[in-house]
Amino acid sequence: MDGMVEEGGANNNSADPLGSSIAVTSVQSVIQANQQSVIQSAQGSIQPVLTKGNVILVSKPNSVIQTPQGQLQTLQVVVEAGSDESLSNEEDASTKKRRDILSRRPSYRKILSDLGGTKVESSGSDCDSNLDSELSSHSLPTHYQTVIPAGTLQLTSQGEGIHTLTMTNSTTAGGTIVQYTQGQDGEFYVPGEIVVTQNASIGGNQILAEDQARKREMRLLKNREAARECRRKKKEYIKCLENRVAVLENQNKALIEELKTLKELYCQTKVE
DNA sequence: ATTGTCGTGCGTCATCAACC
DNA sequence: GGTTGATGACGCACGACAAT
Repeated sequence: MDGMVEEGGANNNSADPLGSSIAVTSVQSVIQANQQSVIQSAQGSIQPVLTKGNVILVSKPNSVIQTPQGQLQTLQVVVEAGSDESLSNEEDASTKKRRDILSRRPSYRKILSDLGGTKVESSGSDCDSNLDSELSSHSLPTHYQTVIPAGTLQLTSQGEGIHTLTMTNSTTAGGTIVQYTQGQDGEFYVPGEIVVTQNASIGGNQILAEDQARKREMRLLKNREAARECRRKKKEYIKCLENRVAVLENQNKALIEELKTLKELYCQTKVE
């Protein structure tokens, strides 16, 4: 039974190193090649539904792999008989179905929490993002805020905390007044709606455009942050997998050695 | 010193699932 | 149905490194 059940995925698609298109949602064991483990379930031996390359698919959920060291490693398997196209060799699956499978892969946060291993923190210690602490430390309101680069606007102070920005540009002859509170890094956090004083030449379209631009800017900012966090979690996840591989490789070696010794012992006693 | 290659990180877009 | 967070994919920039 050579093969490897990949964590969070057991596909052979090298283009997807994280194993997105798989039926196994949460596999808490890595079976190394050449390891002669006994696979048992609570009801008896697991009946492999399919061995597809180095992928093992079993039909009984919550089956366990029992090693000679008595370690039980839980498999959570969601292969439904006859329902999963991963059981088919045909490549006629539609893009939609492919996406369905791909999207079923749980997030790194969930995978890691399922592993019971490294806890995924929202802001890692190695996070070099100023924006992380920026967003978290400022307790931003739920509505949008606009970050305006400092130095481009004229400002007048109206007392503590509250200031008035006067934006003078070609389209706003009368200027645009923005109320804001100044952040620590010279950035201006504009809460909620921008207070705009306008003359008659400014139509609602411009306000709409500004609002859309503001929303887009905010969306990009959040997505930038999300992408950064996602990459951090991905790296952590891969590191976790590599650690598990190393540990299990050692276990595998030890078991092979033990088996070898026992075989020799058995042969000796048989000769005598 | 210059150039080509490779690995890595980042920003953005598209898409999906979950939520309201 | 709109919003939001998560994530894959893509392109770009940059540094390291070897070859010339």
